Amino acid sequence: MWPDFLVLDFFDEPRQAVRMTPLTHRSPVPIDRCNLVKAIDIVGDRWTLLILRSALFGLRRFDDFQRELSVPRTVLSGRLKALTEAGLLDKQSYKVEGRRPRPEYILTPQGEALQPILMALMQWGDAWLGDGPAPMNLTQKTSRGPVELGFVDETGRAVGADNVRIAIKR
Amino acid sequence: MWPDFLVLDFFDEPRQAVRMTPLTHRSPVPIDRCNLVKAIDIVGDRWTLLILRSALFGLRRFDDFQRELSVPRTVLSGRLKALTEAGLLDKQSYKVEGRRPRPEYILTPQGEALQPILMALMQWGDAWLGDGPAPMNLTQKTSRGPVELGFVDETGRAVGADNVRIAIKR
DNA sequence: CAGTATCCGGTCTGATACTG
DNA sequence: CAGTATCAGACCGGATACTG
Repeated sequence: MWPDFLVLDFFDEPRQAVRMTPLTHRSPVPIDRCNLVKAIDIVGDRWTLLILRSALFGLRRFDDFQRELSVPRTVLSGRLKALTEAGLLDKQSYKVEGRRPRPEYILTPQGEALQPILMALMQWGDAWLGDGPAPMNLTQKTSRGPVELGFVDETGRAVGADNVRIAIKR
Repeated sequence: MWPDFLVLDFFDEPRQAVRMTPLTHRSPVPIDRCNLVKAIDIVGDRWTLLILRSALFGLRRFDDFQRELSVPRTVLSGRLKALTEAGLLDKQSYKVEGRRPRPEYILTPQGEALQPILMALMQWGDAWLGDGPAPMNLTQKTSRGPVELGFVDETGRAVGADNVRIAIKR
């Protein structure tokens, strides 16, 4: 599929009590060509992530973000602008009749595509940071059974992290 | 399963050209009880995420992180300490015979559990930020087919984001 | 409402140097 | 190697005020 590539396993079997990630002195992909690094440059910021969380929960308006997050207005203004320029939010106008139009910030498909990632981070928080039962659970609409984030193959079947391999183009 | 809960859908059907996340003025879970917020407080930082990326790729030593990331040594020192205290890294010693022991920072299970999340963020970057083909692909060890992150139900089958519902304990 | 303007004290950053 | 020390400057948080 990729004619010339380097293969790398994240986790070797069997796993040990001491973690077994093989020691290396540099990452297989240089930082300036890594799209994970570019993603971190956009969303790797506390306020940005909190704003995206609220946006995924349906918040759209400046003062709603400001009230919920207690973020300084100057900071909020800057982050919304950055997220809009990066293409994760779209600044639109809503018009209630009789009043002048107001702006609102709507997630673009690019922004919505972060939803599984933030939900996975929430589940990570539930598992490792939570005290007591998780305040929120993900379920399937149809079956009502629990749902989690995981790796999936082409056929729609779950794949364990131990069975995932990284192929790097050279 | 949860006796008294509020149900909320992320995405309604049918989807429109204009995004359809329903407007709300506050998130269903208050910020001070949300484990996603706690997770963001730990990993929602540029240098922290970059360090975790390198750690997942097998880096363990102070100067390796410093060289790869060009992070100021004071900052690196602080972040490694914070990550260790938060339980994502474990500071251990390695001893090459004849030399004195050196510290290294190894991912704990809690830190390794972030792997799918960072890989998903990489795929998001590949999809929305990348120029040219992705430098790295995730494949299944056995079948060699492509793998991505998604919702999975109890039986190990993929579930579309449209079919996921949030249940909030009250 | 949805911002921009301003100010101020504090932390973070980045650069450089120094030490066991 | 693996840090700590130091320092100037940027950025942040919080408050307050002002505007369309």
